[in-house]
Amino acid sequence: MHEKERYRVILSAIEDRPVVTVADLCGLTGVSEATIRRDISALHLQKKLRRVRGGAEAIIPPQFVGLAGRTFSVNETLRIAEKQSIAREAVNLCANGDSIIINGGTTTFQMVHLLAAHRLQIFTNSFPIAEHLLRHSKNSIMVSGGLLYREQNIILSPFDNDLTRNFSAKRMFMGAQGLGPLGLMEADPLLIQAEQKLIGQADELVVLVDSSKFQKRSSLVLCPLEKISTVITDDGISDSAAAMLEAADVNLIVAQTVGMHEEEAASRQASN
Amino acid sequence: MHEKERYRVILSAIEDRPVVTVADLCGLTGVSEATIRRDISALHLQKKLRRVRGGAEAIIPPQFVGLAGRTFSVNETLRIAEKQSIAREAVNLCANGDSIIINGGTTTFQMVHLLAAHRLQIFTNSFPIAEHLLRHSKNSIMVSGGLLYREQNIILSPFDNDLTRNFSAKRMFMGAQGLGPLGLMEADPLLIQAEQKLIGQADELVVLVDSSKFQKRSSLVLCPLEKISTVITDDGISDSAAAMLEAADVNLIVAQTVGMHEEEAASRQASN
DNA sequence: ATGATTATGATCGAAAATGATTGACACCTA
DNA sequence: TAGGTGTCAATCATTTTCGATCATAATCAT
Repeated sequence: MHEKERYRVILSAIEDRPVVTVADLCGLTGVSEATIRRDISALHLQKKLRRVRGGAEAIIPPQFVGLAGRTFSVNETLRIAEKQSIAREAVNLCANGDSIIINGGTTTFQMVHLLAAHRLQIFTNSFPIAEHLLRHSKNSIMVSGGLLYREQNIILSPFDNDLTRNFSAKRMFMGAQGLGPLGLMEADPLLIQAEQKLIGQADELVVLVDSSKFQKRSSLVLCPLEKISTVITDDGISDSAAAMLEAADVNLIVAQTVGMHEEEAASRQASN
Repeated sequence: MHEKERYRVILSAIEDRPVVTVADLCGLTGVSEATIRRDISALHLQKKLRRVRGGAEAIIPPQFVGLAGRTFSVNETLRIAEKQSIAREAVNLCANGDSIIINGGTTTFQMVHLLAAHRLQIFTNSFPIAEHLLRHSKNSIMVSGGLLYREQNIILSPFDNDLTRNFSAKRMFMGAQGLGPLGLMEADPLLIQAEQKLIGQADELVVLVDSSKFQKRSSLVLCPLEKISTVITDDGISDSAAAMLEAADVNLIVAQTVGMHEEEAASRQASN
């Protein structure tokens, strides 16, 4: 077996198991232990895997710890004050007994703390949101079925016959990567798929985006502005962005960022 | 078992109870106490857990005991040694790459620690099982959609068109309230509904019951003995119960609860 | 075709991991 | 307090794994 072939085999084997032993790879490739060790060393230098005593293990960028998980924790601290203010306005739209849909995302995740005191019927495709609400609230929680994606922290069904179609809600809350004249924009195709399934199951679509999202573009358009009934953002929104929303007949709620000092606001403004 | 696998198993185990003893981890991993102590020391230095006298505890005790803890903890400490032995035999049936279904329950929940070192496709209707595996393993996790029932800790769909029908597995693992000549018995109608949906989606039905379950009766019969391909129980099983299973042509696996080191090492060797 | 370079396999000593043993120490109970 | 139990750290023997070296086979360039 050729060198490059072995590399493929090794990298493939590592995807199947948490760790592979040198002996395993010998049996798999039919070469000697010395060669396998050399291969592992080479792949280790290429950062394709991590070398451990006895074999090799797959590279896993950071150890995901905690509730929100890996991709969450990096984003979660970004613009947290704005997100909380926005989430507060969103929760204020809800009355006890309402049925709502909460799409997974770091902004919508901020809603869970405020929802602890409510009693709603909540449908979500976000595992962390469901988990948190199940523990810390008395809301009735429904989740969509499907595969749990660790990266995006959402549940996604590869089929079309999931429960999403059986749930009808008054409002759906969702975040986005960007918001521009073309509409709501998202970067991850998986998120697009998850969100498009949910849109249409609610009477109103409420979009939660901090004001920096109006400057951001993304490659994929999720839905046009006309589909959006309400946008909640923070008071850093520009006049032109507000005008754009008004032109599309979108209801706009501006959340006041409380307890934020001027310097912070200035620096945040400058960093965009 | 490899070093990294043990780390996974240990970190997985400390999530359930406030403290895990060295002896527990020995039984779980099949290695000596000295090695477990060394592992705990290493993980302690990595701040992955806190070392305490007699074993180890999670570094974040406060709210995380919530979900798996509350409703489970009353049952979970009951016959824990037997359940762990049974769960070990169950996991030994799984080879990397298999598709399996795990029905919610306290006995099946014990499988999660050992599954931390595996890489399977796992479908479950149990929220705690899904949560735990998502955190502590690299298995591919699918959940059924539906309402989250706090009492039983399961996800249950009121509709018939959920994803359950789209998943096909090699084996389904489930616990039960009782097991008698009439078949598998359960007390909770909600659990019955959840379990009946899953039965039939797997080639083999594997039932995990500790030996006390053969004396217990319950009001509702879930399925006849003929549907069961394998029963795993502990060595407290009576001859009459064993004869009953044999008469129904059910494969019986008896997990040894004492002196399990040699057999375990042998079976692990054989499974590779 | 020939020599050079590289890859592979085998061997052997070094290093590391593991398991068992021992004595010390803390904790509990009578 | 004395004795028993369980836990821990240190130590040593054994097994496993690693790295270095060398010989052979394969590949390449000229």
